[in-house]
Amino acid sequence: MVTRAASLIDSFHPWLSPADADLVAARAHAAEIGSEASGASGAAEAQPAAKRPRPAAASVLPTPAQTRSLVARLSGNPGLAGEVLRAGEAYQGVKVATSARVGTHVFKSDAFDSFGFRLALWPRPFRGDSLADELRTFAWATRPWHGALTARQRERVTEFVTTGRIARGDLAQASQDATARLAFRDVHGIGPSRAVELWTAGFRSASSLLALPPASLRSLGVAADSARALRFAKSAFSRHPRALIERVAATVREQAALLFPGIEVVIGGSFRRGQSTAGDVDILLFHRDGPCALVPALVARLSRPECGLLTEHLKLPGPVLCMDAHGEEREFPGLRYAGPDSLRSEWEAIPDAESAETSAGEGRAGPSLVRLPSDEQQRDAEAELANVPSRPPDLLAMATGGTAASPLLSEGELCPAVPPDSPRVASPRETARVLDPLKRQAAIAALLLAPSSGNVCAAAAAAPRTSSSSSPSTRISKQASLSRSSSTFPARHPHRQGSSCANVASTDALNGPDRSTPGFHEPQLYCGIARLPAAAGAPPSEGPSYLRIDIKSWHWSQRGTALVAFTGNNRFNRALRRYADVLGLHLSDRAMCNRVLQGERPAGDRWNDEPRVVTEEAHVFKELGLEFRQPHERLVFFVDQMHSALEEAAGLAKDSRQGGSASSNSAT
DNA sequence: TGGACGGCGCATCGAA
DNA sequence: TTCGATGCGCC
DNA sequence: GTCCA
Repeated sequence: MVTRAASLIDSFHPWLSPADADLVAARAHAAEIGSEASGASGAAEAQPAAKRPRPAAASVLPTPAQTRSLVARLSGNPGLAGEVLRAGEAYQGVKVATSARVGTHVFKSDAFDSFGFRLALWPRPFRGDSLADELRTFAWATRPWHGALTARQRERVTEFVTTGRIARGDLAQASQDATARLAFRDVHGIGPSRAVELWTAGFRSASSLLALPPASLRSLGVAADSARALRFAKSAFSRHPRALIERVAATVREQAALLFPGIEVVIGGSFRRGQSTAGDVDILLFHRDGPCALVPALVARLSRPECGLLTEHLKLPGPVLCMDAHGEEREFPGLRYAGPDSLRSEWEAIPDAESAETSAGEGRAGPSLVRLPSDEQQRDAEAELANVPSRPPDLLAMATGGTAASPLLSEGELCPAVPPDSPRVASPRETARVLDPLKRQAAIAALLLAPSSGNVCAAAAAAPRTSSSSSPSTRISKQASLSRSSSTFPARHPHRQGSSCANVASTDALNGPDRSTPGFHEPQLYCGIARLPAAAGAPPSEGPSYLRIDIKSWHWSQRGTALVAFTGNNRFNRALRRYADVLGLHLSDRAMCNRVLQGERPAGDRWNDEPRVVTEEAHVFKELGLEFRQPHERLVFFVDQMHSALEEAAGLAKDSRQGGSASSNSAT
């Protein structure tokens, strides 16, 4: 069983110098056996920042280069990190039953996971004699938006340092729910809930389900896709070396190029981040001319006997709503299974897939092809991007009530005055973060200035108040955003010409039943199993490899956001989205746009704003005012541009504390 | 004390 | 048959 | 579980 700690360690491999490799191997071993003994001393000398004088906590925030260096040297506390990560993993499967509801400890699990991840990336060992100091440094560097650990986190670190264990984690690990989860975790589609059901029914492993007939599996609640995945639980749901991933991708690339000349095929996920192994193959498809339904046709082709790459389908892309050459909306093909209860890989493309394949294969722009954005629109987008100053937004100024420097979020555009009694439905979070510029600044201050709430109050108070905070006087102007339509996704507007074909959103997935509302391009997602014959010259004992494979396509105008989202890692994405949220933006794999409050948008519309054309990853970073990070730099979730602001903010906070109340340092 | 904690799509199931 | 809730998946 | 309003 590959533990979370081991896979984390694997993640760092590409950056290790030979000298560090041994250190990491030793730590990996230490992490596996839950011992911290072998790692601690090495980290202290190997870690460059440790040698720097550290006059104030904030000044140890690493530069990007240092961050990479820190990451490469892994954790100074591998045992602790492993323990916390295991606890998080275990809690994933633990049911919680309160009087109000039954569910799993998702947030608890997430809290452990997030904490463990930060620990795993922190090079300095925690030791009893300087624990408080180390924890403060750790908190400032890895949780810059708050700057302090929670009391529980401090407790757990202390517990581990003194006892070598975290009792809470052990408890969760030992629970039956967690054990059940562990037993079935390699089966696609069996999560915490079904794992517990199966365990209760007496099953103890995935292989014990293999012999069951389909009907029995169904009655046990094992979904059809899980049943199909069962056979591959061992081989497909483990990690694979890059070379194997590349072989699979080569086949996909070859077939995709035959089918859609000019197509761009990117291997995403951990592969793209440079890891030495990957859990699955992530294929991202983009076409400058924007074919609507790349995935079904490609999957169809890859599944043919003569290609034989795809042997099993787990999740299929549904039909997409498109406009054809005559401007008529129609469903464009997805895939569906054939044979009602078949557990075999019988399937068929919904008929249109064949015609699409044919027309595309002939090199003609068939009805499935769109040309969005137009060259002109693309140029506009590029031009607008070029006009955006590359200077990051002055977060400190924003935090302390100065000018908001975010190039796309000027106050006049975002927050025109509006009668305070205008009807509106907004969550408290939306109200606090987005509605009122002053509140927004306070929210940013809360992210930046941490360690005590007093600082946040001080920063918020520093901004001139013009209205009661309970009746926000401003809102996002939809009109203002519409006026920038040259840079926004064009499908929403009927001004596109002639033969263009818009792949519009499944708006019922987005927000409501009206699928005809033009909106966003609907990405297509496919999950399946790829079979790769043993390499030529391999010993006959070596059978074929089975790998999990995902194939996804987006509209060209979504290329940037899609690349960022499916390069990851997970925590980096969440940090980025959180950051975008604070700036009043919405970020996902399919769109980046201004957030609009519920009451300000038509019923059923989730965002009600024009997503920007984001064809390059750099656009995402630039529009957020962040420095571009290469894929391999996206493991950690420091937001670099926050660092200088943080250092200054820490200075300010320190000053204000010295002048004001003697607030205790919450990081200790 | 109540809401948020990432954002999205597909499969399944049961209620309407 | 449709629709919402739930479970699970992806990064 | 934790944070915030």
